[in-house]
Amino acid sequence: MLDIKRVRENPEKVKEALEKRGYQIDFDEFLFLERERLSLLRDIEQKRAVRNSVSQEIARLKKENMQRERTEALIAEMRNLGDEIASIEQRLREIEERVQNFMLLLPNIPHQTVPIGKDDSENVEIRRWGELPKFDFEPLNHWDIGEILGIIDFERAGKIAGSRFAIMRGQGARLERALINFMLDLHSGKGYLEIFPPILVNRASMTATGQLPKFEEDLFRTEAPEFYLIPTAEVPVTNIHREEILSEDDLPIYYASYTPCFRREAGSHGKDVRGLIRQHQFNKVELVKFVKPEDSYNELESLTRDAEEVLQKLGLPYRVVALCTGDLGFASAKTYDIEVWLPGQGRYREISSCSNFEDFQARRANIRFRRRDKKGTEFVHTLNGSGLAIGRTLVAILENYQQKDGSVIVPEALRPYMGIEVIR
RNA sequence: GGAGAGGUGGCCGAGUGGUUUAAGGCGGCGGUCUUGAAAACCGCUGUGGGGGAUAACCUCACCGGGGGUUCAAAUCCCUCCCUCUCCGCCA
Repeated sequence: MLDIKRVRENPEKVKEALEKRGYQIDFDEFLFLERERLSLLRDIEQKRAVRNSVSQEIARLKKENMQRERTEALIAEMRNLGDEIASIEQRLREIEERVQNFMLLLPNIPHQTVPIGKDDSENVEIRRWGELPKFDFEPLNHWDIGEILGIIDFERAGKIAGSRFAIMRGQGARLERALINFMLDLHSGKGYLEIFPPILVNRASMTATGQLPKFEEDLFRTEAPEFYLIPTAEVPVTNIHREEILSEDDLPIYYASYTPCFRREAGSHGKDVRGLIRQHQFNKVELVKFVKPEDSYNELESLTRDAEEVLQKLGLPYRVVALCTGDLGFASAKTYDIEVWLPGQGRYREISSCSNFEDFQARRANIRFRRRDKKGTEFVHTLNGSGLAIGRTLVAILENYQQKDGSVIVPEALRPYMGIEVIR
């Protein structure tokens, strides 16, 4: 959420910033409601102040048991004032709710360094790493490799669950598990505390990180009791510190968390219908940071490097792309996508998304910190990035390390986890 | 699922309708004393909103969440959430 004071005092600047994202937002109604809200607030506070002091007066009179008539008159007066206050409260509640709803639907303001653009075609490549593999045969798609090796079964997964599900079997299942362990070990060795959180969460948690109220249709939900299945570990892990005031000495906080993730993929019919790229259920190791505001852009760079290191250790070529304003996620102020090379598709595909949310999530989640030498509190900055998506990493390994005979070489870094050098 | 107990400020803990707009303690900060430290003593000590010049200061709200009764609610009522104990069931 944006700072409401900032929005009502600089609506033109906010409007302009959000237009770069492609949002056309009408602030007139909001500004009107906000003026009304503040005027009602002043009115009601003044009336409550009167009631407070008169009530004390009544208490005093009753105790002394004097001036009974005057006491009765005051009580009657306060009864009327109470009715007035109640009716103002009613109007105030309605207006506050509308103002709140408006604020919850405003996306974050892009950082100055974010390239201006309308969609993903205008994202800017920052750097490349690794050499693209050369094949003396036509490289296969991972779903063909998976079928040949008998390590991925899409057809039976369709029977037991539906489309966009997969069964990993044998060395496929082993590879999935190896990647999770490899990544967690790597990150926890670099100062990230390992977390295994709930993967069903409540509505408040989803609202705090920005999935709700705007993206309800992307989420799986249970009812009675109502829970949401997490679309990323970002949700439960960021919410660890919801409604907390941290001390400056606690920061920065780094967490690494493996979880399954669940996405409805509504509106992506016909996209990536084959293979592991787009599944309703997938595994991911997520990195989450809570940092001081002045550090957050350096922290975004190091977070991205930490995610890149996974690909480097696996020997998978990739590039880093800065998302342009039009492609930026709802809650993000700046995002780098890491895209891995997939020979089967002959293109780079997103495997990690590293974002700085600044105080956008912290404000929704009410995560603050206190500086040692200053009074009051400030919102922390939150960041997160995949480090990495397990399924897509597995895809990249199958496609980049495939050999003519259909076997797949296990990257050296994974051999301790796999116990073999080649999947055949 | 059944029965019971409870949720108060950074922490502990009192408080069943009106000098409690939260006692007391611990912790923390400042001071006195001291060569220094400790002890002792004195003072201060939350969050958010509104007003005011982003000052002093004034004011409203906040005792798990929400709603209600009342001139007045931490205190009474309703409802939801959570924690703990015992029983049952269970990976």
